[in-house]
Amino acid sequence: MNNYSKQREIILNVIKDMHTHPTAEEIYEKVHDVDEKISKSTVYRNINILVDNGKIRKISMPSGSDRYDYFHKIHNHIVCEKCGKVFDFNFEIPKELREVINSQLHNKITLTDNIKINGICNDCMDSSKIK
Amino acid sequence: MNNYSKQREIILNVIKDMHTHPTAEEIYEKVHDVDEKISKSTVYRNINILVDNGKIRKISMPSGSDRYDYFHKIHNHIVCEKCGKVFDFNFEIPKELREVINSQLHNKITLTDNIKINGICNDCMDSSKIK
DNA sequence: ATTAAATTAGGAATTATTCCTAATTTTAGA
DNA sequence: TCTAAAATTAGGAATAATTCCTAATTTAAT
Repeated sequence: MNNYSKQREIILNVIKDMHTHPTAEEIYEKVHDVDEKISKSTVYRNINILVDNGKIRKISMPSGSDRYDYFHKIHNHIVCEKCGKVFDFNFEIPKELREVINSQLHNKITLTDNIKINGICNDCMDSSKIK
Repeated sequence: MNNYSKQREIILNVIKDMHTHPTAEEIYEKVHDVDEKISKSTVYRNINILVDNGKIRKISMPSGSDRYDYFHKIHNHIVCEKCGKVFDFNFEIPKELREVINSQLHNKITLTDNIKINGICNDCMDSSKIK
């Protein structure tokens, strides 16, 4: 199979169990709890492999470390532009939007059902009002 | 007004004239052509200020440096997950999607009309077939 | 079993970005 | 216009996240 090292299996399972959109560092900490021999470079390397294999998704952040997410089911992310908090939402790109995009881009790209929408969360909205 | 330093004005104009989704480094290089006295820290600092002011947008990249874009008109981005190429497309979040999101998130976040959709561009798709 | 390929730990190196400081520029008010 | 306060700058040091390097080990394939 694809995950033939003990380390990779542990790393994948840790990510599978975390529902908090963890950073690589946070994943490393959990992995370390399971097996303290696993090095940080192994965690980073395997995270990248798992992203390439489509087992997990990377959420690029406007600032700070990127976050990762096990692909439990189709869902997408909304990220607060100010604090980076990540929210899940369920939405599949509808045919019409897919067609709009394909015609605008002359079919130059194949969508991967991975959408990130930005916003400003209520907490950040409130604190900017105070200023 | 908001842009009261000569440097910030030059930086904004440089970004305005670039239609290539440049990195901070690429912006710095152009700025340096205009005025070689402007330092890299000034470019980075002002890029962040311009993003905060909503004059330009940051496009968080899956790998490599983030990219920036002058906000000429409402548009959004599709990013190739493999090579990072950025494509523009014109699309405003339709009411229905906005409502779906708001109800799912219990109005916890205000959308900022800034969407990133991932995909795999034809070049990367072709080269992965060869493998 | 044997060999080749893949993976690992650990730490060094890299890269992008932010931070620091003293000097300069800009702004706002009298 | 003059002056004081606030904002900004250049330049380089510091930071933080991630990737790279290497020899040793593990896994896979025959």
